[in-house]
Amino acid sequence: MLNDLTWRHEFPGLTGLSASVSDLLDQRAISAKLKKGAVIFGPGNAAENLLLLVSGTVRVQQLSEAGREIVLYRVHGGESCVLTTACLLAFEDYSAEGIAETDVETILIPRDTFDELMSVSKEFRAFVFEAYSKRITDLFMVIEEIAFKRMDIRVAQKLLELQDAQNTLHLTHQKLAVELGTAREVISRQLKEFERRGWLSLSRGAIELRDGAAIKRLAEVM
Amino acid sequence: MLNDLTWRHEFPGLTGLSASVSDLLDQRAISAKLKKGAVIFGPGNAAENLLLLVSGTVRVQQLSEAGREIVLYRVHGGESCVLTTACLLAFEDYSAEGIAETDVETILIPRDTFDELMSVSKEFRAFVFEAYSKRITDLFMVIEEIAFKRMDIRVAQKLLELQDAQNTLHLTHQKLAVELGTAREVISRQLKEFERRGWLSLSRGAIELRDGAAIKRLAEVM
DNA sequence: AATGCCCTGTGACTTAATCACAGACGGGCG
DNA sequence: CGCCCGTCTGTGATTAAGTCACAGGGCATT
Repeated sequence: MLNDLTWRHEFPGLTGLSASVSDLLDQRAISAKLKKGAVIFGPGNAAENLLLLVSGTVRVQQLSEAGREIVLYRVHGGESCVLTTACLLAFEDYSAEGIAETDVETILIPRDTFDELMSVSKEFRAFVFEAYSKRITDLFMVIEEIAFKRMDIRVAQKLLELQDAQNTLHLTHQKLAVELGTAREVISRQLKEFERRGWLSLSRGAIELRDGAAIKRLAEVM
Repeated sequence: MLNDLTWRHEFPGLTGLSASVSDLLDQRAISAKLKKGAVIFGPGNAAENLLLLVSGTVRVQQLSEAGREIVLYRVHGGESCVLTTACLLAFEDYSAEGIAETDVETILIPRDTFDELMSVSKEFRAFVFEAYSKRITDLFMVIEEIAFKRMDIRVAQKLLELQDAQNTLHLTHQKLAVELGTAREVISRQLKEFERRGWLSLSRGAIELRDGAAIKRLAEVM
């Protein structure tokens, strides 16, 4: 049983639950903290719980047999890792894996409790389907971008998306390549070209954006 | 109310329903037939019903703003168009559209009835999540193929997948390009190369496979 | 200071996408 | 029947992206 109930504030979709449903959640939900780098689910080990992310970020990525990877989407605090529920209830393994990108605080809802909540609470059903809707829309966007968008534009968008408060990205070209499902050399060359234009400066393991406006102009060409 | 209940045989996932749930379904489900080419859902008109496909095929495809398209997956007889339920319950529009590829017979389950079934029947919930699981796995495969697979292999796979009983495909190069999310010229050149190798013969609007074994060998390279 | 492992840069080549256009086919119509 | 027109197909030229191979640099560890 959970004593610290502050986590509920992070999930607006769960605020309208009736008292009895809310109690059920409190009694059965399990709080857990995971370290950065932890593999939350992956090929071979099917998820046993619905995972609600209170804080931190989980990266969900796809591995190909050839050893290449692509980032599908991220789950942030206040969101749920809902696509795993489909496999959770249908017993089918995904080929995707979820990795804690930071230390994360999570709430785990066991399979049986999840099923019970789906049964008794209209609000909970709405919460789950809304989360599904968002994820599936994300996947559609990934497909569209890979299939139709130019690489320079995708790189520019990703730089803006992943920059921190100091307009800097602390990652290797290889990591950025995985974000976009492409090869490291493609990214290295693209970044070098941006550097030539004075849009950013490169150093080992870091990319510092210097002309965010220019990058944004390219990113918004579509 | 439905009188012809033979459609239920097409959905093994729905056979274990209790009598009361089964009655609910019979009373509220609506039977409908649609002509080939009908747009079942699309940007702007959100689906109001869960759609179960009794017979025929529905093609679900994504449109980009630039006017390009890619086929995401197909729904066949005995399957449900379940991804629309997420938007159905979350009120979010998809950018994808569903098109009847043949004349289709469908069963429509209204939004309220869907929600009620999700509440009262564990079996129905399992049916829905299993369908989700399959679709999401399909989407993951699409992403993997676009991002990592060689075009010649993807063309070979698609030819095998779409051939009819006479080892023939009645479609234009443009249509095949949309299947794979690429440009028509790429397909034309690839098919020409296959023709040079004697694997198939081309004519206006049709592709006749002549050496399925050779095509299969290429398709299975991975 | 030497070692070894990542990370980055880059040339050379292949594959795929884009642009531009010509010509072939086929259905409909005068 | 023969012509017209829209659609479909083929192909060259060019650019973008992915692959392969390898060199050299930074950094931590010893």
